[in-house]
Amino acid sequence: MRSYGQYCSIARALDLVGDRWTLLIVRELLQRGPCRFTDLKRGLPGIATNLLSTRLTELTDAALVTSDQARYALTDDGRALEPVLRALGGWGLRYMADERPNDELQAHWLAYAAAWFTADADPSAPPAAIQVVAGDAEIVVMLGDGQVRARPGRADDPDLVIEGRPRTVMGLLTGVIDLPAATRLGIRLRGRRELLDRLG
Amino acid sequence: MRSYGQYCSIARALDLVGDRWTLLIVRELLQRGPCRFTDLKRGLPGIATNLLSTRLTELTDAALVTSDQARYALTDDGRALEPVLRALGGWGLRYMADERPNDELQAHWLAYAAAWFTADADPSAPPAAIQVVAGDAEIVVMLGDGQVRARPGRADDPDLVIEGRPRTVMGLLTGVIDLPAATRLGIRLRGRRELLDRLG
DNA sequence: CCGGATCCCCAGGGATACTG
DNA sequence: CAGTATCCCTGGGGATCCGG
Repeated sequence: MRSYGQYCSIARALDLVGDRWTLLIVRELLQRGPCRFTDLKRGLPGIATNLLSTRLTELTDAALVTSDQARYALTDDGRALEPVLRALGGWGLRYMADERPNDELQAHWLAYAAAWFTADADPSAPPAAIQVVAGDAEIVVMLGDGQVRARPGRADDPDLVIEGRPRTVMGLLTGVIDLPAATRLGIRLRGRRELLDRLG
Repeated sequence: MRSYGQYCSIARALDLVGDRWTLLIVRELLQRGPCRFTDLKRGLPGIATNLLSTRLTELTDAALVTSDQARYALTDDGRALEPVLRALGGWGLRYMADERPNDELQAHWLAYAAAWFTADADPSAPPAAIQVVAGDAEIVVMLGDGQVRARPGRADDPDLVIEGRPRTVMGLLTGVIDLPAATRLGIRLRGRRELLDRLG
């Protein structure tokens, strides 16, 4: 990328990660951990292979990514971008209620959203598991020790099951939509609904 | 900008503000408050006038900016990007020690850096003023009430004067460089040096 | 001088085919 | 699987022009 030529830390950050696709590649590496070219490509629907290749060498040259036998991983400087992605994703939540039927949804995106943008409002309460189903995307949200963890997949015996359309589920989880509204939008709950209040 | 087509709040955020120059325009509007086309252009050296014009209409269409009689201002959604710029600028600080002689420096960039990336470590101490001089850029940093404020310009009777090259001054202010190193790099101090410790 | 609009040119991005 | 190579096209950079 062409430098902005400004002695400003925002401009310098954008010199490094302001190119198209770059921050999304960092997102994938943050969520998945070290992974291969093809894994990245699958997690970035729409990217051209030459672009992914170019970006990875740029990120490697900038010392934000290392590659070892075709496995790419973030360096400490690269991992330090997490607060940036959190801030950006937190800001973007307000637009997740829009309908865009053609948008792709991958389960691990839903997982990081649940983990990053919710909190356990009752840290002393016993652990609990919530099964979330939004179309093809299924994740398990685990509450406990004041932490919210999430992973793609199914739980054996969840305390609560939330099922509905992606935007409704996302809105309910992140608090953008309240329960009555979510119900009107067709969400289905089975189990201990009070766990929703615990997701502060 | 072409949409990433992903149901992910980071991707949706980048759909809106991921284009070249867009976040820097938001930076200018955040720091300066409402201003005119020409003010923005001066604060964004290197931008083409047609691009600035295009970006402003895009931002207006996205309801992040309003324009009223040729004065542009952020909306609430636009102002909500401040944490994103803080995170990005905070991350970028680590690259500010690089020499890039051709980079432009404007005083208000130094001012927001001082205000955003430092803190008053001794909130109960009486107010104090630091005059910072880095090349042509002169700012006043004001400590008091646990806040750090900064503005371009000169102070009448500063408690401390810091003078040096931009990267040295920036590094010292933000704590990336310590005082002995800054001294070796030619920084000049006059007045109450202990105020530097107060900039936690 | 301010606030753009227009034009031309080139670099960067997108889609696909191909190779070790 | 892990990329390169190629072609095409859009979007950005830079200069100039124009109405108020």
